[in-house]
Amino acid sequence: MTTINDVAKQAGVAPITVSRVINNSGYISKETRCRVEQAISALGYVPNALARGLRSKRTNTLALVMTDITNPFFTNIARGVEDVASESGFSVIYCNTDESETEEFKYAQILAQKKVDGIILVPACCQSKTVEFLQSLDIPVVLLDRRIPDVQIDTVRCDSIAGAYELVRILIGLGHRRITMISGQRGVSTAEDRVIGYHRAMTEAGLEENEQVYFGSFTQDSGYELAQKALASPNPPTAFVGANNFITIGIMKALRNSKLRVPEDISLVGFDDLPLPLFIDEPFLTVAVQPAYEMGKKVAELFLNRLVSKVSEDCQEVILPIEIIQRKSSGPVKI
Amino acid sequence: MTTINDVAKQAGVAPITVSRVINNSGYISKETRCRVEQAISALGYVPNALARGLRSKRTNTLALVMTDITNPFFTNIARGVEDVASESGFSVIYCNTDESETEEFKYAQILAQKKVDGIILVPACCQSKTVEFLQSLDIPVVLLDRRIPDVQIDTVRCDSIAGAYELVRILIGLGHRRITMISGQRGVSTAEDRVIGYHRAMTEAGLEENEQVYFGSFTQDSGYELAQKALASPNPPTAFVGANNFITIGIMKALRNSKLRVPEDISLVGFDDLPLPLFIDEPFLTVAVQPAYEMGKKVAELFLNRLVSKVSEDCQEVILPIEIIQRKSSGPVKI
DNA sequence: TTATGCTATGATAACGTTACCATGGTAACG
DNA sequence: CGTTACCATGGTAACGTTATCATAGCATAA
Repeated sequence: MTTINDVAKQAGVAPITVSRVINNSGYISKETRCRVEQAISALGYVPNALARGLRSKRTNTLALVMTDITNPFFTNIARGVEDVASESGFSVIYCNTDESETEEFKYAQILAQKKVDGIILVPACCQSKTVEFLQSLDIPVVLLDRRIPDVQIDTVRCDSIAGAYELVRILIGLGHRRITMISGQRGVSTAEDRVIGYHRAMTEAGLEENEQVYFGSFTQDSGYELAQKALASPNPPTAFVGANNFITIGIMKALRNSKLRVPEDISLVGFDDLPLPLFIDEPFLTVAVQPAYEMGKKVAELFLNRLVSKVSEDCQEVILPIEIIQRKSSGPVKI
Repeated sequence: MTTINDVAKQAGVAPITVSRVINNSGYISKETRCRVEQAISALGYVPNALARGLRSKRTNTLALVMTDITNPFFTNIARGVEDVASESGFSVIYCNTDESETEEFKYAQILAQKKVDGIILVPACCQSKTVEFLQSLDIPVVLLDRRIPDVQIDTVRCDSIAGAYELVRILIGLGHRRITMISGQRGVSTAEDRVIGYHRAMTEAGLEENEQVYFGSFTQDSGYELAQKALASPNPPTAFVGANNFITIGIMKALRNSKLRVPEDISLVGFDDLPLPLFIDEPFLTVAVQPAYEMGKKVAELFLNRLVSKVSEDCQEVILPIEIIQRKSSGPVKI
């Protein structure tokens, strides 16, 4: 394998000079740079990132730890992160925890070993074990999409409470009274907050007694099952709110199963858009859309600024706006 | 930061002994191991993977370079790869090339620098530049999903020709004569092979004259546009074949646009399933399904075996079976 | 008894790079 | 003409780990 020494010999300079050329640091005369560059391409030299990182204590690598890599919401975030990071010469490692705290901690350990420069974390639960572990090792972490209580940490997310509130307001405005909320895992801030927003809207309209909330997980299957349960309850809802895109699809499945037409027989709204044309008359779902790509960009920018400037100002909580898109899936209540 | 030396001091042993404990190598007495383990957890020691890799020339890391991380087909593959790899103590780095040869080469360089132990590559095109670059650096590579001509290299893929042939046979069996194939990028083996399979079935049935083939890219937009074009042609088809899931969705969109009902007015079949309930009557599409998860597992197994045994036997080409699932989207031709 | 093999541990050096400090030349300034 | 500042380059050591070789005790075999 060719090393920096081989290149140095070939170019008739010291290894450190080659290093300067590669890193664009220090002073280098034009001719020397040229000779070195020729030697590099002649020998097909590829710098060893392990040695570089070991010595310099920087790897130019970020990690993005997310809970579900199959959800377009997160892959869009990933795109945003990557675009910003690669512009600054950082590469990104993607990790998928499948909403498991254990997996999350396993990745934290691996990433700590690999000495990534920082970690963007979508926490799988509300516990701070992972964050504390990383912070104890002085590895910068920022949270994305979800809060964790009682931890000093930068966070980029959307206002789930407001988003859910708006969605439910729309339904109430259409005359719905029995509205069922199907949410994600208990303890996950987005799942909890969206229920809070729901609760707020219901209370405000004097509908506390009609509240029906299910916690499950952010998956199609969970949404399906809980919707089935809700439909089988003594006083079934006239409208559903899904706490994310997969749950909403699960609900949709359940509605079809029961031969309920949307929006004629029942209304359905949810969080997060899907890039696929799901139904005959697309676009169809009334949704609260989080700006996933921008979230990714924003969190990467914030993070890289922190890494570069090293100023440890107070923690920031960046809250991006949610857009409500009203489409056909929400209609007036059936009398 | 705590190093192996700190641990060694704390435990009253030599650093190399700590190394043996961590790596489960060599001989260690029970008491020593115990003392070392206590020291490790007391100090919160995390091994430095950079130093390890630098010295040992192994990073226990694979890279999976794919062309579209937003496609469930590839994320399922990723799951398979990850499951097998992590069982063997390997971690996986995911890279997304967006079908761009330039991006692919950029990643190859980064991964070479990072000294990953091997790369699983879904090539963005039929050129062998990336592969040759990696092989020249002695970095093991295997191809996944797509072939590249004239290169000695392990490959795991499905028989696209046969899959497309079967799909078209179904349509012909239903009485269709004017069948349009909408494929992906020219030069990508899956795009080409699926056209070959189509061509074979058409020829066999004496329908060469009715052949209509479009090359584009494996995206929804491309599928949509080309389907529009096909529908606007003088003799529009009675059935479409989409060369992957996104193309098929794009075609579906175009059909809706033209108020064509599937399968009453026109038939639609395609490659690769989608995990989402796309239409009112799910499951709906007649498809040729590639076993994505198994492909990922298989390629990881093959690869890890190669890495461990180091035997450089002849290259293997593993071809996994495609399953044809006949559903509602293919119907008899309208008279 | 000596030889052999297994167990348990350690000393030393090396992996490939860059941080840090040093050196010398040349131009500009007062 | 001495001082200062900038430009260009290099020497040395260190980052944290493990490969390699060495040592020594002890049990078993010949």
